Amino acid sequence: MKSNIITAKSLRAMGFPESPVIPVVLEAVKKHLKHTASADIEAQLKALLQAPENFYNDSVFATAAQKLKPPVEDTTTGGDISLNSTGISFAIYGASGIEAGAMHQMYTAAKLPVAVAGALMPDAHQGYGLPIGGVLATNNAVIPYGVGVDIGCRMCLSIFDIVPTELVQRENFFTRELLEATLFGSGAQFKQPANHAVMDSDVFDALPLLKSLKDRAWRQLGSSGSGNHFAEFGAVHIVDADTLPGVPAGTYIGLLTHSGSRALGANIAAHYTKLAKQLRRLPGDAANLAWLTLDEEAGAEYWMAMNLAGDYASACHHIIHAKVARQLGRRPLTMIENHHNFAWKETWNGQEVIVHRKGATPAAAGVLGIIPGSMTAPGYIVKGRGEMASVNSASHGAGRLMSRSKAMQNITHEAMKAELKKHGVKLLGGGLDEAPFAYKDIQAVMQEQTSLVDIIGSFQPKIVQMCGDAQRGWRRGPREKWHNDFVEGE
DNA sequence: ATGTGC
Repeated sequence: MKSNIITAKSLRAMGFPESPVIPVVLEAVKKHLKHTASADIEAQLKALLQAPENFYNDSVFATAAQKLKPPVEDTTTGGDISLNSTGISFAIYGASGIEAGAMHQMYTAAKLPVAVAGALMPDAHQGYGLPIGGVLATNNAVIPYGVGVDIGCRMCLSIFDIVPTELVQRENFFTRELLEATLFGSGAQFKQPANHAVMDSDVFDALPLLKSLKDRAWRQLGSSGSGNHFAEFGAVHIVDADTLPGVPAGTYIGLLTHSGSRALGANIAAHYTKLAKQLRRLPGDAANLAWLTLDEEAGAEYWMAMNLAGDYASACHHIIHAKVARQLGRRPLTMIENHHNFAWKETWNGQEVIVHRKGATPAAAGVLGIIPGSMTAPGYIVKGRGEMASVNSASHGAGRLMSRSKAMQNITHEAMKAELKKHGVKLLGGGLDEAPFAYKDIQAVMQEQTSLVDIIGSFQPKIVQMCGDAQRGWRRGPREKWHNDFVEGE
C-alpha cells in the first residue's frame, strides 16, 4: 500500500530547491511520516518552506530546515556575500577637499554587513579596499585591506632638550647622524642587523608564514623603506604647557620618523587578504574589503600576525631613535608615537567593535598623536578630543594633492629646490613625488578637524631624509640585483 | 608600501 504521494516532482512543484534540499526532505518523509496522511504532510512541508527557522530543532525536518537556511544571512561563513542596500551613515571631515574615488570607496565600505560605524578623514584619498584616511568599525570582523599593506605604519617623535638653532649651526653633524642611524630603500637590508626583543617573540614560531618571514624581518629591523617614509630633525614648538610631563612650553630639537613594518607587514597583508577573498567573495568594488572573523582560524592568525607587525614597526622606530640619542649623548625628554595603519578592539557606543584606521590617527580623549605636514610644512603634536562621530580618529597627514605620477610630470627640480631653500630645509634623498606641492595645505586640513584634536605643539622640518633615487628599485632594470648596491656596510 | 611575479 502506498503511504503517501510525496515525490521529488511534487516537492519541486511546491517550490523546494533541488539537491541537497529535496533528497533530504524525501528521506525525512519516508523515514518518519510513513503513515501520515498526505494532506498533513503537505501542510507541514508548506510551513517548513515558509519559515525553516521554526524547524531547526524539529525531530523530522531539522536537517532539511538547515539546508533551506539562506546562505546570505550568515555573514560569518564562506561564500558569496551581498552588500546591504543601505550603508551605515558616517561623518566626513573636509568633504570639499576629498576626491570622489575616496568617497565612493567609503560608501561601499559602509554597506558591508559587518559595518557598525565609520568616518572619512580630511586627508582621505583613494586606496585599495578602504580609502586611505578611512575609519571603519566592524562587528567581530577584521579586514586586512582595512588595515592596509603597511601594517603598523606609524609616527615616532623624540624631543631633545637642545635649542633648535643648533640644527643650523651644526648642520653637518646632524646630517651625518641622520644618515648613519637610518637605512632607506625598497628591499634594503642591514648587513649587521640590530637586536631587539621583538625578534624573540614566540609568535614568529607560531605560524609557518611568520617563520618564513623572520630572517628578512631581522635584517630589515630598524630600516625605513621607501615611499612617503622619512626620518628628520626639526624644531619642536610646544605651546601647551600642561600636556607633556617634563616638557615645558618652549622650543626643542625633535627627531621625527615615519615608517612601518617593511616586508614583514606587506607579506602578512598579502597572505591574509588573499585568504579573506577566498572565504568571502564580495561584489565589484567591495572585493578588496573581504574580512576574517576573529573567531575563525585565519582571523585569529591575522590578528596575531598584525599585532606582531605593529610591535615590529614600533621596534624599527625605537632602534633609529636609540642610535640618534646615543650619538647626541642625550636622553629624549619624551617620546610620542602612534600607529596609523592598524585595527584595534575598542568600545564604540557601548558595543565592542574592531576599529580599522587606514591612514588615520587614533584620537580618543587625551590620546597623543603626530600628524605630519610635508618636508617643508609643519607637522602637529595633537591630543585627541574623543569625538564619537569620527570614531575617535583624526587625519594622519595633509593628504596628497597630486598622485605620484602627476607630481613627477608637473613639478620641476628647480621649483622643488627653491621651495626647500625658502623654508630652510635640507633634503637628503627624496623625489619629486614627495615634493611639498604634491600635498594639501596642512593648515587647512587641521582647520577641518578642530573638533577631533587639540594642537599642543608643532614640528618644523629642517634636515629631512627620505628614500633617494639610488635606492629606488623601480628606476633600475627589472632583473638587476639592485638591493646589493646599497646594503649598509656598518 | 613591498620587491616579485597573473
